[in-house]
Amino acid sequence: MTQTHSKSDALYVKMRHDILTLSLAPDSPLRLPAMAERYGIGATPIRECLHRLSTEKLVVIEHNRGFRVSSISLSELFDLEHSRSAIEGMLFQRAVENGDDAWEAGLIGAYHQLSRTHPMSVTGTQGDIDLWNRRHSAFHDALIAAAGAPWMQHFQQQLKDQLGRYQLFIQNGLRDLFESHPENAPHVADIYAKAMATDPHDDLYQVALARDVAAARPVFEQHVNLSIRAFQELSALIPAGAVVATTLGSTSQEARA
Amino acid sequence: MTQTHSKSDALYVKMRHDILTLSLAPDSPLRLPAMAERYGIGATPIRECLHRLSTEKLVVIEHNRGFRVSSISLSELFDLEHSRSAIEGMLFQRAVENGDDAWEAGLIGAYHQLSRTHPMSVTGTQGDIDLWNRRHSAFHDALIAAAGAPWMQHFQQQLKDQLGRYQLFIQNGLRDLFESHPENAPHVADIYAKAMATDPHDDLYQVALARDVAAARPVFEQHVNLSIRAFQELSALIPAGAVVATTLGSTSQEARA
DNA sequence: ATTGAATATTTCATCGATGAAATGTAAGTC
DNA sequence: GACTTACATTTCATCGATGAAATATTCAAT
Repeated sequence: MTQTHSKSDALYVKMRHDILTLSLAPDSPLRLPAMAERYGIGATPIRECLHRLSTEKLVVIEHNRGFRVSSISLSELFDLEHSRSAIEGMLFQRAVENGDDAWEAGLIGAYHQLSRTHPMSVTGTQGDIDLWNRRHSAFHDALIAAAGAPWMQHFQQQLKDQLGRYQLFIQNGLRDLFESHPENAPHVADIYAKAMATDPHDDLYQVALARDVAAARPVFEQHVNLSIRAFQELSALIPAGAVVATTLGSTSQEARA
Repeated sequence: MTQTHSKSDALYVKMRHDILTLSLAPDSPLRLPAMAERYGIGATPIRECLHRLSTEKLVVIEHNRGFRVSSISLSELFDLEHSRSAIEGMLFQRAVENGDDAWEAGLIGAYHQLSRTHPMSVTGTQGDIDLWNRRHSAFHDALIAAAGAPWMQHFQQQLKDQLGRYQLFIQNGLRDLFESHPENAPHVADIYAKAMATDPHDDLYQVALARDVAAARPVFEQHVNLSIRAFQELSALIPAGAVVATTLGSTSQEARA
């Protein structure tokens, strides 16, 4: 009973989660015996699961050489952000157009929770960061909940998941950097915090409740541009482009080490 | 040598093609023994392949009840068209912005081929229809070839493939209808032909070569709206909504018969 | 000591087999 | 004759085994 998921479905969810939370690091090889061991199941279901994830671009297959977690790159980060800007912006506009009372209610609740959460800071505890990530994600979900358009929602979900992986990766990278080079901390933290502050979300919230259809898309795109610009600053202003370059550029080498 | 594809990859391509060309009909069950027989391979690779296709929404999995080809519906058709309008429109705009000489050259070639192809008519021979479908597809690919944005291109490709299946299905349905109810033929053919004529593609072509960035998106969306309106007319004007309803609505029943 | 060839080991891709779940069929009861 | 129950068949999900490909290791020769 209550067992609508197969064991194989549970595996899929778990493994996907492990990739998105970096428990399985980018670019790391996924050997069948090791995976079978890790998840306590045979190699056949593991294989099927990996094939599923490969069509989501979370895993790559090399013939006769097995599977590995998809690597990450700065260029893909920007591509993902730009795509999200376009797709989520369009969904936001449609939600503002079509949203009903239930949508408004959900949005008000999500906003309330986000605004009462300590503004995101990379110097916070892991628990604080996770909480903020969750509520931030919930707020964005609430924004577009009334948009309909199942296929666009599907794409948006994929982008959001992919970007979540990058965001975690960057948060971890920054935290590591603070330990090794504390002198950069204030400036970097400032850039990051500015993009993640409450104010920009405030703008979205106002547009949504005012039902300002015309403003929806531009304001949303402006919101995403804030993140994009923050990443650009991080990769440009830091000595030798250390932060993002180290964090993102040299993944392949590091993973092998 | 020359064998960069695994046997499993070839299987994936073949099976995907069979679904998109309706050789495997919507909603029809995909039994492992039958599939293994059909493709001359064991059940294990078949399974892996079906899992891949399931994350593309071309196949659905029911636990302990196997796999089947995804069904089609009128509402999904409209959802796909609207999504395509948004995504491909945005890519078109970016291509007009960024396109270089090679892009222009490819576009000119594709347009030339399309314009010399007999305008699409459901009453044509199968060869004519296939040729037009191919060139039409190539023209649209050429339009957005210079847009960059890999993730958006990826999504666009998925939408295009899904819509190709619907288009084939509708073409087949209309042809069947002509045989059973010839009196509807002229009107229906007219609606369909209008949406698929050369003129609307002419507009896109002009905008592209004139590098009219501002016009790109609206003109493209207008272009897709033509198709959408054609389908709406077909489903509304025909007695008892026969065409599209018969064609799309009752798939499940037919497939079982 | 480094290179290169031969060998051993690992890991993959595919297969066939097995138990479990679901479906279809036949018999027996009211 | 319709409905339930028991049985047989089909089909799935998972496993372990096998041959092939790739990687790692050994050892000899320069």
